[in-house]
Amino acid sequence: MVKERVTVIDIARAAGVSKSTVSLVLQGSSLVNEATRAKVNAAIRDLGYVYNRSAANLRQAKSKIIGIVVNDLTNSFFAELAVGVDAVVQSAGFVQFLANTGEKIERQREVVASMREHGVSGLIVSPARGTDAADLAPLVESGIPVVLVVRDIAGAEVSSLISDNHSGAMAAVRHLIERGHQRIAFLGGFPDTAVFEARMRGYRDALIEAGIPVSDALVIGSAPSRAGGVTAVEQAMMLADRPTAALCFNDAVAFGVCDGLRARRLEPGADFAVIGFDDVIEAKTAVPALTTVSVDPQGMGQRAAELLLKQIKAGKAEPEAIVGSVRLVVRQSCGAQVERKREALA
Amino acid sequence: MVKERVTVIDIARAAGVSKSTVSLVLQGSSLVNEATRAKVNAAIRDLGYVYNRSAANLRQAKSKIIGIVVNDLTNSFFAELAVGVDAVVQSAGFVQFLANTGEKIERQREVVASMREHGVSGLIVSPARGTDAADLAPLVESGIPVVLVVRDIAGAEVSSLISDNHSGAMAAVRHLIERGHQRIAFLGGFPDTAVFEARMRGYRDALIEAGIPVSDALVIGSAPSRAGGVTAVEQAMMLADRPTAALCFNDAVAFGVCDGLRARRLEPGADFAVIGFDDVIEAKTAVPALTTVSVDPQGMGQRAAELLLKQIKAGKAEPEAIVGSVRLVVRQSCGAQVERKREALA
DNA sequence: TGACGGAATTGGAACGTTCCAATTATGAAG
DNA sequence: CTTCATAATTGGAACGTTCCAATTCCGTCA
Repeated sequence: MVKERVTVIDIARAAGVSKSTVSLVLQGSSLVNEATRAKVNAAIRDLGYVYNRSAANLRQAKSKIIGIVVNDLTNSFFAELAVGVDAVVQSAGFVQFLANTGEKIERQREVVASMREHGVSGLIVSPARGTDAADLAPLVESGIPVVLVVRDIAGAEVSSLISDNHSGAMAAVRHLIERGHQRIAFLGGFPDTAVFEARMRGYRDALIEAGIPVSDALVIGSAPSRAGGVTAVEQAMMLADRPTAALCFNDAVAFGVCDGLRARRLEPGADFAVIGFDDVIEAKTAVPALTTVSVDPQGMGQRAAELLLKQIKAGKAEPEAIVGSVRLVVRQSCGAQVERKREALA
Repeated sequence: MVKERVTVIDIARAAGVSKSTVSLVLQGSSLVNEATRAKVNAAIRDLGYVYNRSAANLRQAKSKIIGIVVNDLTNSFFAELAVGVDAVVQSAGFVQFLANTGEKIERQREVVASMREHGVSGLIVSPARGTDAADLAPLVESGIPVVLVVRDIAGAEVSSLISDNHSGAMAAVRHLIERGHQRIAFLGGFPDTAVFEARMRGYRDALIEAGIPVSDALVIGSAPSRAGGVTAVEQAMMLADRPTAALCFNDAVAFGVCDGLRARRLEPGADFAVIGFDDVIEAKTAVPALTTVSVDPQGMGQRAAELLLKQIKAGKAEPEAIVGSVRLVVRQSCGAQVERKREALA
């Protein structure tokens, strides 16, 4: 059962040419005669040849692998991000090496090291919570192109692609204010992250802009998950002066908030306005459909991949920091009655 | 910026030993003297050496990579499966190569080929819809260990790990019957898949066992997604003789069914009983908490990985077909009032 | 006929590791 | 002071590819 490995030399022998010619065929070179190419390809098929990338990498030192490291694969935001990356990476003839750190710095160190050992030619990283510039230093010094997504890291000399969290949050809160809300909460997320910080500042700035007093009691952190949303809204409803609306840290939290509201017999969208952040794929089909700040995770993955490929091609250009624009998608969960039918037909 | 590559020879020179000794240190051999080992390790740190796995693979022909191929990463069932695999694979010193096929056979062919080229020493595959034994033949003939998960493929000579879909579905439907339901629907899923087939047969067999007539009108396929669940339940509610309960193809569909019910002002759990399949992580925290047949995706990933590692170690044993047991987890969505508090505290 | 030039092909040296067989150092036993 | 076993180290060949420089082939032109 265990076959002898078929090499380029076996192919050469079978096709009656030299190994160099076979190599040329493998690389699709135009230098080789059509008839010869056909003979070689036939031999490749007949013998069941499998290209050995390790050998090739060894010689040419530029693999066709790009790595992507995410901090929480069970969060569908990151799964979609990975799918977006995969789409463009694939069509550029690269293959994707995906690893999940589960927010653990130590694990992140390991997977990044492992990817370097495998010779990835670029890396897309959504850093684990608490990653600092020093953690990334050995990686960036090695000169391999890196693109940070979702979370930027101060002082790291690499390109980054994050979304405009501040203005997205402002837009959402402005919308709630326009609809007459005054007691607006900010629910969910770990307060020690840059993303939380930016979204929360946007929330505050919108309140200040409208002359509404900001209250720390209305900012309630939690795990950035559905379960976290449930506990955050429970806590919010314990307050003496309850909020009537909330901007949530992300969509997962927002779904949890809806769940928590229902558990208290409050109907999200009717009795309490909720807005999410990210626009994951379920946001549109949930009932009520979730009003959310659209970050378009797949699109973000695509852009990150394009940026990385550009850098790989250019052989490391200046780091660029792109902040992707973001837009409020108004659906039902914030109390708007609009567009029900149009969305349903889409 | 672009550094010269540091090799084992540079280390050897710096530490005043031969490259063979460095290699021994790298492999943690007990043959090398403590003092020498320390010197070598110091040199490795100082020079910023990065191990080159391509070169190692070339020589020893057994990589530390295992591949995992899933058909839909945006479905959190598969994301969790991958996380489970990662956990055990990692602690065995392997690294995981994850690819998403998006249910496309052609793409699956490509990623499997690419993984072989990279010399993976084993493969866990959740096959794309419509994969048949012939698609897998070249892979299994190559002698590399393969474990099929979630979906089995008739005639493929490989190990598989699937869940007991038939008895899970029966248990769920029996439960609905015990609660007095007679008009029970089976909602969602693509009818041309083996998993659909098994779950649907379980559904029918439970009805037959109870002497309830089975009606084809009550079996309504759809995409196995949240959106699919919405459309399936809409269709079900158009029937002259409406169902009062449903077993859903999977949890995603079940969530969609809940959404669709609410859109018609029906409360899942109170006005209509719904049961899902899989027990994804959100099932517990959703409101109402989803009654579902627990498949434990992470656990499944772990077992698949253990099975694969065993085969890799053994150098390809007989294929085994494991069907994992499955249990009904009763929560709120099927109308049970039980255990509300206990789950909430957990 | 000989020289020329482009197209096609080729041999051999790399790439960075591992592994084998061989060598040298280190003590202990005679 | 030899002899031996054991521990530690080592040189060189191999792994399967790519790439360079060199070579052969073949038709065309003077």
